[in-house]
Amino acid sequence: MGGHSCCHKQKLRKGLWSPDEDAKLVDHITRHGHGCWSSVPKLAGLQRCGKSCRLRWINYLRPDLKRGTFSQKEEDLIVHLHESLGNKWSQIAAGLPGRTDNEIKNYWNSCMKKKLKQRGIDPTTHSPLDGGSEDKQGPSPLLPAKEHFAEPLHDPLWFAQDLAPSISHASVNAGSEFELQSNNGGSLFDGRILQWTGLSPDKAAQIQFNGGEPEDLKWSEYINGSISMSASSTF
DNA sequence: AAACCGAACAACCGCGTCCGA
DNA sequence: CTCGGACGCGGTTGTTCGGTT
Repeated sequence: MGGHSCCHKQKLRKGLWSPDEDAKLVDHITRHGHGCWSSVPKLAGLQRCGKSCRLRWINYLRPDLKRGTFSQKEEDLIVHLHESLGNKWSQIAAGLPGRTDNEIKNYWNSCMKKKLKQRGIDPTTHSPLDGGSEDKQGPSPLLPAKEHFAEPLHDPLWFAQDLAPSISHASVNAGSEFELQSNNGGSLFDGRILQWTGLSPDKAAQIQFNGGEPEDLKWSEYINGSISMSASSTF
């Protein structure tokens, strides 16, 4: 009730945006940029408050938005980022170019929470639900047990496993910095360097991925816990 | 064909933070 | 140091749409 504090002075429109309003906002911003949001509605000829204009632009009208349904890779990334960041939607969105925090938040609340519950995972804590009776599939059998890791929330190989089909190679240098390269040549996680500690020295080289499988380190060994390591990142 | 219901999406609201006067 | 405006974030509500009865 009451609306935004910035809307008190005038009768301003609320609710869904019309195509005409969208066109005015896009035209103004593409010509002049948004500058000070509070002055945008007046300059663009809109009966809206600046806050509403900002939201509409960021979540819907920006030209770099991807839109459309989330891919499996994006879903996996959201799950892992949510596990480590919690409900920091803007930070999660920063890891998914073309997606907005609002879009991810909505998708999480309306869809992904349910999916995780069906897989027997608590969407808040990311730990197995009590009893685990509703779906015998449970968490993916491929996922390594959490207790194998000193810092499971940031484990790069755990990320890598879900994303494996899209990974061309991972590199680990002498300082245990870990980076994943995707098949399209880009660096996953916006080029952020991940720390991978506890890896035996002879593995501290470059791991080539072939069809989603690392060639010199078998996932099975890793998953079974015969290779022990801990990992953390510099997010 | 109409009513109902749930999922998905769009937008609003309140609050915290930042920054300049 | 304090105050107020602008901005950004996360939670919540409202609306639309498609499927089912």
